[in-house]
Amino acid sequence: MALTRDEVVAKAIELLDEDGLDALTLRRLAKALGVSAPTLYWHVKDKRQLLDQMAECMIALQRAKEPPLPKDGEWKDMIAEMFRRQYRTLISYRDAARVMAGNRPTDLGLPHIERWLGMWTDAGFSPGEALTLIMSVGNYVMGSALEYQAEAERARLKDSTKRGGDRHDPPDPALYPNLTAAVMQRRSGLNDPHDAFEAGLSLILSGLEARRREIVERR
Amino acid sequence: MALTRDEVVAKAIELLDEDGLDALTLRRLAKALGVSAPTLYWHVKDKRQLLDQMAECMIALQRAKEPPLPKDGEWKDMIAEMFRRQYRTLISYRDAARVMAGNRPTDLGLPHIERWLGMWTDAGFSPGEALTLIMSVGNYVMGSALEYQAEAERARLKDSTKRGGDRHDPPDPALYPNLTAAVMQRRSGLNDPHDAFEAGLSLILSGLEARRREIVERR
DNA sequence: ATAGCATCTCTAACAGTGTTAGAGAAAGAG
DNA sequence: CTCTTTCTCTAACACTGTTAGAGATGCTAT
Repeated sequence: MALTRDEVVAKAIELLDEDGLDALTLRRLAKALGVSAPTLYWHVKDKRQLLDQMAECMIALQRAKEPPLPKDGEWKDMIAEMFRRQYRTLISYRDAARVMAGNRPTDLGLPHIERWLGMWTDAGFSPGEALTLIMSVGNYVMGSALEYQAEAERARLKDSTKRGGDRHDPPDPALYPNLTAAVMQRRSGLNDPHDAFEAGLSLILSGLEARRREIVERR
Repeated sequence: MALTRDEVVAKAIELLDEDGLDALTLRRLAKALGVSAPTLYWHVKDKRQLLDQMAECMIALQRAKEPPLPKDGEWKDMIAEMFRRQYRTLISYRDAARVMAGNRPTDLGLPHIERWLGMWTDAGFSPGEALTLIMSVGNYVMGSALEYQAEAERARLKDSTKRGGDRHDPPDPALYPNLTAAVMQRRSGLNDPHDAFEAGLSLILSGLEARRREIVERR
């Protein structure tokens, strides 16, 4: 039975999740499929295109996992949930954020964007401002996901070389009083790695709320 | 006269700015310096280390260009200005954001962070929350810079192949009413590419202001 | 001056990458 | 049973970062 492009993409995602993006090479992928490297070029034009397909597929898989949004929710909750889902998608597989960051914008997400814009206009935002803010906050989500996964990779590296040990040697309290206070304070809390994302998101949501109030009062 | 590491780094930055990160190869850099490729390995341990040095140097260069911050400013203005400077640094050279994103955190920025934390604690934030928010908003800045430069690269590519032409064919107004309205609306304004950054930033600042009010009222 | 030594640069090569050319199997259609 | 489309192969190219190890170069001390 012949190899399918979907199989190639699926195996690529599997390999990505196991060994990371840097280890995802065409020869390795071919070997994992029991096939020779140039064979992949019949199913896929480029490595870039393969990564695009992978991104698309990962988005679809993640979307299938999430329950449908309640249509009658409060606007703030819905928008927050949308951004959280976007974030979860970006970190749903190892190095997925890097894959999707390099992804050029496709026309495939248009229906999704259209629906999303609807939420914003229902909340009172103009389509133009909504689009700007969606992309802008999207940059926040992407940046957070990239940083989270970059940190995960760094941890993996340190973990494989020197077991245990020097995770961020504490700074000199005399030279850096604020910094030491900060890391002490953060170490006492359990410090979920997604705290930073939620902190920034609630900032943004609060700003969004203020902006909306400004809009609805001005008419 | 012998080659210096600083010369290597400087030339690398020059090459980066001219041809982009993907074209910055050790052999090319060596040729630009009139030297052979392995020679670079005497001055620099890795390519990764070279990129780190480049990042550090670009930060220093940009910092030298900016006037010193007024010490008695309003907290909100100062924090906003700091983030804008961070953003400007990230886009001060072609692909600089990508270089600095891959950069592992060095202990060299500690004094800078310490001073910055001072601004936040002066404004009323606790050191722990300040650090979290600095990193979180930092992710926003990085995401915005990455996206801006990625778009610039895409434009460069399209520009070199097909002169003029298809910049984002407008969507079908029947299928996507919100989207069409949005792009129409944004096309009428002059649409500075940094608008999105400023929009998101003002959102964040507004959220920051609300959060601060919450803090100072609770004592 | 000359020997020694650290500094700097070279050529040759390795293992790996994405990618192309073009020769062949496999399999369904007439 | 041939023809043609579909799929896979081997061989190779032009790159990449990186290492080994042989030479220049120039300062320093005898």
